[in-house]
Amino acid sequence: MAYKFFDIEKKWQAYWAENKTFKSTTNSEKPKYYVLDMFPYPSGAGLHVGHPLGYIASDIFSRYKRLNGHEVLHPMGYDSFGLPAEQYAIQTGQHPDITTKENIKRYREQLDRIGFSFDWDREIRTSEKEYYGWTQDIFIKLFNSWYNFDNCKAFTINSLISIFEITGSQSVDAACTEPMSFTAAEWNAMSEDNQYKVLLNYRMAYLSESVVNWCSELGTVLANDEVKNGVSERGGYPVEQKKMQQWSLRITAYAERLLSGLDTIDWPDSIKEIQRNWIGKSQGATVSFSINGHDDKIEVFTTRPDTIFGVSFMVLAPEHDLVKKIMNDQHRADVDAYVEKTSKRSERDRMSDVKHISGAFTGAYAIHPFTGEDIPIWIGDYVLAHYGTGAIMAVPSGDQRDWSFANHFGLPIPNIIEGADLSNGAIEDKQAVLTHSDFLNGLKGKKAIGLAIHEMEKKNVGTRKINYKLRDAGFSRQRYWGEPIPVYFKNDMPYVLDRKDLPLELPPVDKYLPTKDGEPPLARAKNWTTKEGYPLETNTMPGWAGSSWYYLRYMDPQNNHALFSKKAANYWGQVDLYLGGAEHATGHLLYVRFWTKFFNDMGQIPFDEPAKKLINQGMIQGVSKFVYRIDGTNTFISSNLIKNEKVTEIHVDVSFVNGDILDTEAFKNWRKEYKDAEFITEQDGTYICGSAVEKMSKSKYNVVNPDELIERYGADALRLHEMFLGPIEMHKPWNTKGIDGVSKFLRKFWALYHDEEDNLTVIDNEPTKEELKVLHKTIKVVQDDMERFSFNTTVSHLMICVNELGSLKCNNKTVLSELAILAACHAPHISEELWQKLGNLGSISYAIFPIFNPEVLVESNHTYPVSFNGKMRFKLTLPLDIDAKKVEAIILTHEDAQKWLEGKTPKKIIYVNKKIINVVL
RNA sequence: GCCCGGGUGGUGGAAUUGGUAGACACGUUGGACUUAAAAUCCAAUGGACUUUGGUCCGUGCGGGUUCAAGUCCCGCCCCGGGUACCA
Repeated sequence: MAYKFFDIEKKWQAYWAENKTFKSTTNSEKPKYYVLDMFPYPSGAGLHVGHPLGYIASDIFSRYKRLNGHEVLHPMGYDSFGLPAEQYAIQTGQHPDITTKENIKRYREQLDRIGFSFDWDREIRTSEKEYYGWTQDIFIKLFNSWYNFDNCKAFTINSLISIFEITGSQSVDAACTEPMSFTAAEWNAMSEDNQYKVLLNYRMAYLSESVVNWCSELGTVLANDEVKNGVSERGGYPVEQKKMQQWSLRITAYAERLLSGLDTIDWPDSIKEIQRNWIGKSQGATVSFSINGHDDKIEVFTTRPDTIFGVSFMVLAPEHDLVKKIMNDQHRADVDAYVEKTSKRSERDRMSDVKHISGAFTGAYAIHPFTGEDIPIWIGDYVLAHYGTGAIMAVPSGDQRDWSFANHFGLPIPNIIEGADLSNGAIEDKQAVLTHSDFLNGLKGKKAIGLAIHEMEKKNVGTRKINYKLRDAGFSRQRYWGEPIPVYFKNDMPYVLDRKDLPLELPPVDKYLPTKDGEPPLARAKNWTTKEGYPLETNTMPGWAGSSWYYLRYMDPQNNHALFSKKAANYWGQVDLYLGGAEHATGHLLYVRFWTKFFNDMGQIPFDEPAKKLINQGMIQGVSKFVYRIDGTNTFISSNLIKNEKVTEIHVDVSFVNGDILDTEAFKNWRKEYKDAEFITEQDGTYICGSAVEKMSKSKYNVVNPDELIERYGADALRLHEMFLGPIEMHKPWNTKGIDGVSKFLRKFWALYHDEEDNLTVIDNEPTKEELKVLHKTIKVVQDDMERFSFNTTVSHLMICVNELGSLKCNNKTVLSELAILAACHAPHISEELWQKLGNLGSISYAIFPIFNPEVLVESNHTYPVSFNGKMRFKLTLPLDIDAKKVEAIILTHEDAQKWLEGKTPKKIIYVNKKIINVVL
């Protein structure tokens, strides 16, 4: 008996490649299904067992959909622009394109060994000019469009020009950087240059002097989602705030649609929640306060306009523009010192020191819009410059931070909440009844807020307003290995290139570092200008540019005339199933939604969400192993024996460890310094290692390589095992030991079709009832498992089926053919081989998923438990052709009752609830 | 702090709508085959009692609803993730 996985897998992988078994076409009569994986960044380290987890799951589902008669689009490619290749280029001078291609080659080899059903004719690479030329084209489209809030849609910039020519800026609510106001006459009187300048304020891609996260170690700016805990996500380098001229994309215009769109898609709750928080919608009002003795007004945003009568002071952010204007000489020294102090503190310091209250009085007073009272204006670093208007009205009775500030500086805490005790803090409850609040007395909640805004609008001191935390997306990176931004400068003003000049190719440079003047690497390129001699933009696009539309390019990857054809977009439509990691929640998964909505506005695609369903596959963690060296010696002590010794914990390569027992010889040969290592072992002479679950990484020596497992157990075993580890969404530590179980299953599966001499034993006889029962039970559960993406239980159900058919000594061709199809999604190679051996021609991928026939099961009975008064139990059997869910009632005959109820007569017998029958005595 | 998840044997995990908790697998123990090992096969495997027929207790803790709760409700504890002065 021999199941030769090596030969079988090699044979079928070659067959699939040669016959292009998984090629998908747009000219199909079949219903379409689009299964997408987040494409990988091809890193130098290659794949470890964690990477293919999601690919295996998506492959299983793609195969399932094909067997169910769908035309399946299941592509793969590479997100090949990125930092590591550039860092490597800086160190070695090697062009990133070369290393990237090498890495891709290695990735492909590793992927091919697992037996995926990708349509490789559709492969894309974001760093190839055939692809990034179109990414640049999208940038031009963004530059040439604006967002109209009146109908919540983006339009081309020409339509805005027409509006300005006819009615000026007043009649239109356009998304912009700075609010502007001009009439049609004023617009028409402007010089062309001035008109161009004005338009820059409205474009979806715009240049602005903005505060950015600057990471000097990496030499580039970072997006908010690339900064974690005040340091860079990659490398963990410090990040500071810096003002720079930067390209940004006006994602804020889409804030509301990005939020409401979440209700229309089947994505994990956690991702939706993270995106909701990130967008950070809050409803309230802006209120403007006049300043005593100044013309300027202070605008504030508040979610609690109903607490307006509780305002006892104002607080401006230290960076607020008005601070310098309004402070009086008496307080100048204090204020300057405070502003100076806070500007020096890094974002990180400010974050780690939230409890410490600080601030300074400006000496100026605002005027309360209703009472006319003077309100002192303070500055404080708990008010953030970049949120809302950078100023607040402080209501110490209704906001804990305001309360603390008032308490600290001895400011008044007027009570506007009925029956409140404010001695320990504020009452942050919208449902609390208001008092000492003029027209709001006795009101609470929505009513109070509504009336407050109404009165403000009547007095022209405030208006309803919705605020978002979401900020525009920075789009400039001072890097080499990214898409050049297709822009040149004429008279210091940015112009986009003509489409016919795309792609704007990455130029060669002598070094991949910034110039001495701090210019990005592209500034090193010779003749980095247009033909006319205008200088080209030296920034490149961020990593997320290429990945924000790749799913569309897969639909029509070789198109030379457009991003993709309309026909392809109409046929393939949304991604039906998208698989990838949850770490992209606020990055890629937000940007790809943003661009999708933009394409929809431009009329290029008939949908405005990229993916109907998203599954986040969990991370496979590594199990690290440790040895313990007694300090100052070369002696290692077994982990159980450590008592008072001072030891150093050292990661040891997991391949030297079997269970917890160290192979001491292998360890000695690992490195020179361990050659003469001595061991303090257990009584039986073994050395026991410590262990911990950590992220899988080279530096922790806990990486398990899929290639080695495939060599030992085969690709089908690896696939089954990765699925069998647990639910796809869950994080789980890798455990190689369990692979024996699925390996055993594959041998049993093979043995079901063969005798001991490996002769095929299958015959075309009439299947027995028992055999059909086992088969159709399995069809049902496997189908249910697949539909709810429960790929781990599918493995169990296949195992049960093989065991049961084995004990029935089943050798029926029909039954075993259908079983091969059931197993073909998880273990495609062995299933193909068996399918072919049964005399079927061609690939199993063209077979049809078996159809469940409940009739087969009718003769058997379902058994249901019956309980009396929740105590006694017996089993009642119903024929399977009766759908137990539809049973309304079961009337027991007197004899039945007598028999089951040990002679007692029941008072009430009928109590039927779904499938379980209860009898009350 | 706030917002999401989650807590089931020695281990990974099943239990789809409230309906026989622990499927399936790993591990462990015992047995068969073998000169031996590996492989394979068989049996046992939540706990405690036990007259061997069963009985009782068991899904983080404490209550509740129900004939019936891992599943629903209330109050806690712990773990994971997100977020952090967002007005």
